[in-house]
This record gives sequence, C-alpha cells and structure tokens, in this order.
Amino acid sequence: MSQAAVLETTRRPAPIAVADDDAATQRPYHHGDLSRALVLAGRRILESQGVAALSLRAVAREAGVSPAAPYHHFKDKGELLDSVAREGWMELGASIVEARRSASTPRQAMTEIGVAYVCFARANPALYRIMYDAACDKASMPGHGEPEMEGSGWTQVAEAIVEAGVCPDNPREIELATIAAWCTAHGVAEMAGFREFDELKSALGGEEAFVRAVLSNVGVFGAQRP
Amino acid sequence: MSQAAVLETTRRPAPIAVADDDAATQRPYHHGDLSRALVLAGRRILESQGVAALSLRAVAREAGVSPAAPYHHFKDKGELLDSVAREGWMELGASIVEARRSASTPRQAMTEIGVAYVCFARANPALYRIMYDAACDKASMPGHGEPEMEGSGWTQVAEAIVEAGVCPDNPREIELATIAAWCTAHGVAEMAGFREFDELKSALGGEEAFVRAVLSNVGVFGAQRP
DNA sequence: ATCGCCATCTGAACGGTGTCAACATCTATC
DNA sequence: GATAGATGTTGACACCGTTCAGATGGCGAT
Repeated sequence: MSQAAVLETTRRPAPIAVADDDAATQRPYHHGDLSRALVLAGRRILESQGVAALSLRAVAREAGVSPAAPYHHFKDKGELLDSVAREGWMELGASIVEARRSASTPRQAMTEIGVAYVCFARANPALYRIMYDAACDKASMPGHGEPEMEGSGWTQVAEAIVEAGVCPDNPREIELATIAAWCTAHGVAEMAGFREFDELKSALGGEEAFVRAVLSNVGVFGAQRP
Repeated sequence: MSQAAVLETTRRPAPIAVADDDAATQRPYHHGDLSRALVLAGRRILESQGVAALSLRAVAREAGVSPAAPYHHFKDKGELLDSVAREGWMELGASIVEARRSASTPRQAMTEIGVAYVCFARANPALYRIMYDAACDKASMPGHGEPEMEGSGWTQVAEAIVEAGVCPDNPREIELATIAAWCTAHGVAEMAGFREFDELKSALGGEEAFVRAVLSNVGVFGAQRP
C-alpha cells in the first residue's frame, strides 16, 4: 500500500486519522493531530522498511502530507525521530516493569530484565536504533526527569539491583552496577542480530535461548557464580 | 584546510600522495594509488568532522578527485566504508594483542583487553561507528577468515578467556563467554560517551577510571568476585 | 617506435534527501 | 463577521549516491 504511494508520487494516500479505529471521525482541523500522525507514520515505516528508509519526506508521504508540513510541528528531522524514540523508551520501560513483576526472586528479576531489554530491541531493531541514537546526544538518559516515565526503566533496574544484592549497597556501587547493566544489555541487544551467531542460536534452540546463555556470562544479569 | 575545499568548490586541493612522508614521490599513475588515498581521506574526514560528514563526495573531494572516481575502485559507498572499517578492526586487534601482552596475570589480561577495546572505541568514536556498521551485515565477525588478521582480536580474546578460566573449559562455554565479552565491550564502548555520565566520570578521575569501574561489574572482564 | 587497448578519471545528469521562504487556507477569537 | 495566528502547499536550493558517455593516459603487443 505504501508501495503505491512511493511509485506514484502524484496521488497521495488519503490522510489517516490519528486513530483509525473510528473511521467516522472527520479530521476536525487541517489534518487533525499531525504531529501524532507523523510519529505513527514514522514507526510504521521503521517497521516495514527499516531505518534506512526513514526519511522525513517518506514520513510526510506516509502521513499524506507535503514534505514541508512536519516543520510546523518539529524543529527538524532529529526532533521528529526523538519523539518516535521517546515512545520506544516508554514501551521498553513498561516491558521491563512487566518482566520484573513476573519474576519470583530478586535474582531472577535481574535476569528477566536483561532478557526483556534485549528481546524488545531484537523485536524492534530499527526502532531500537533510533532510540539509541536519540539517547546519544541527550544530556540525561531516557527516563530521567521525564514525568511520564517515572518509575519505569532506569529506576526499576537500580531497585532490582539493590534487591538482588549484586553489588555492595552503596550509592556509587549501585550506580556503577546500573550503568554496567545498561551497557551490557545494549551491547547484547545490538550484537544478537549478527549473522555470525545464527548457527549457535539454532543449536541452542532459538534466539531467546542464545540471549539467556550470553547474559548468564555477564555478571549483573547472570546467575550467581558458585 | 578541508574547510576551504568545502566552501570553494571550484578549486580542489592538490592530490595527496598515498603516504605524504615522502614528498618527492611523483604519483606514477593517474592519481597514484587512489583506493588507498580514498581510505585515508575517509579516516581524515571521520576524525575531523565525524560520521555525519562522511559522504562519498566529501571523500572524493578530500582526495582531490571527482565524485565518480571512487566507483572505479569500490562498488559503492558501503564498500569504501568497509575498507575503512577493516583497517580499524586491524588496529583494534593490534591494540588488544598489546594489552594482553602487557598484563602480568591471565585475569588481569582480561581486564586490560576490555579496557583496550573500550578506549580504542572512545578514542576513535566515528571510526568505531563505521566499524560496527560494517560488522553488522557481515556473515562473519571481524578477524574470522581474514588472513591478515589471524591471531589478533577474536582469537586473542578466546585464548585469554581460557587462560583466565572465567568459564568452564568447554568449547561452547568458551564461545559463549567470548561472545559475552565482545557484546559487553561493545556496549560499554558505545555508551561511555553519554553525557549523562560526565559527572560520575570526573568524580572517578577520568574516563578510563570510569570504564574500569563499569567493566569491573560485568563478569568476564571484572575482577573475580570473592 | 608506434598503435591500440583498457584502466582510470571527468562532466553532466537523474532522482532522492533535508530545509527554507513565500504563499494559501483554515480555526479561533474578539 | 473581521482578523490574527496556526497549519499546510509550492517551489526552490544545496547536497547526496549513482550512472553513463566521453576524455586521458600508461602499458603491452606489434
């Protein structure tokens, strides 16, 4: 469907409402809520065509709007991608909360948090790339200072680390362990997709088994060594 | 200097010899060894302007050649970047060999390998980004099957892991530990530059101290927990 | 020594991109 | 209902990767 829009540039797809669950909603303003529609369009392109296809013009096309329209809602392309990324971080945070809740012991919670992080990134690789890029040049990590993300993500990990007792109970040690956890999860998340590991993955019975096996070697996430 | 080349498009900088240590070398052919010169130009741009400025045209400009010239030496932009990346991996491999040699105990060797990996990536952040991107869609990890990289990098890490006894002495466990090591180093390398950590870094006495503190929390690289 | 081949380099072009200024249109508010 | 401001469109600019026809020049065959 978006294929057609790409091939036949003249005929633009009909503007999509912010939520297409109610088809009867006639867009109340020029477009409705374009900034939201653009973020959704961005995610759609990310999922269907990957990060290389995520141009500002493509997003505008997908949203059924002219290439310059986004500039009335975002300073530039980076700011639009930041919005897409922020949604991703919020979903990842929710996934971590869920993983922690599902575990029966604090130590197991750490493992599940790691697996949840990596699996989210692997399930949405293009989105995760955007998320990482956006986090790169931010002065604070995702989840710090954003009221709608309070109690998810970063703080969850720190709490779980304290509960699991993976490091001395001391603010600095806890911070270092939390950073180590994030770094490690990020590294595994980015490299789990390497084709080099395909053989090992299937030998271990799938990607999640592979991820668990790797994470078990990693200290913060792994089972306590005897 | 390359600023001028950007601003004043008409006047191209003089073609640079493949190695400018010997200024008397008159280029023997059309350009000399353009493919080598292009790789060097790419690295120069990477270091001075970052990865966002690394366009094929910019590389050609820096090498004093027309935008189409690189196509006689590389299939496309990706192949040129692959060459730049391969050099980077070889240098990183050498750095790892050196780090391992400098350590006095097998366990310390693991720590130094991790620090060397991260410090290389942090010292050449744009280059490392290219290196990672190139490794992404390769079927084998850097250092596998390339004769000029035999005995550096990947195999070094596996050997060091065996010597340090960080995992059961079993091919699969060794492979998993090696993968975990690489994932971890990659994660720390990419995130060590986050501005979020600036305060902690200076509190710990610099970036290398920060890196060592984080790595000590990650199992494969860290000191053995008591 | 000359010729012709072929690797190499150039110039111009195409479609794509991000971004901007000028203009058009619609909503909200007085 | 007039007007101001927010929102969308058009057209343009510079840059990008890539291709292709032609110029250039080194090197092997004659």
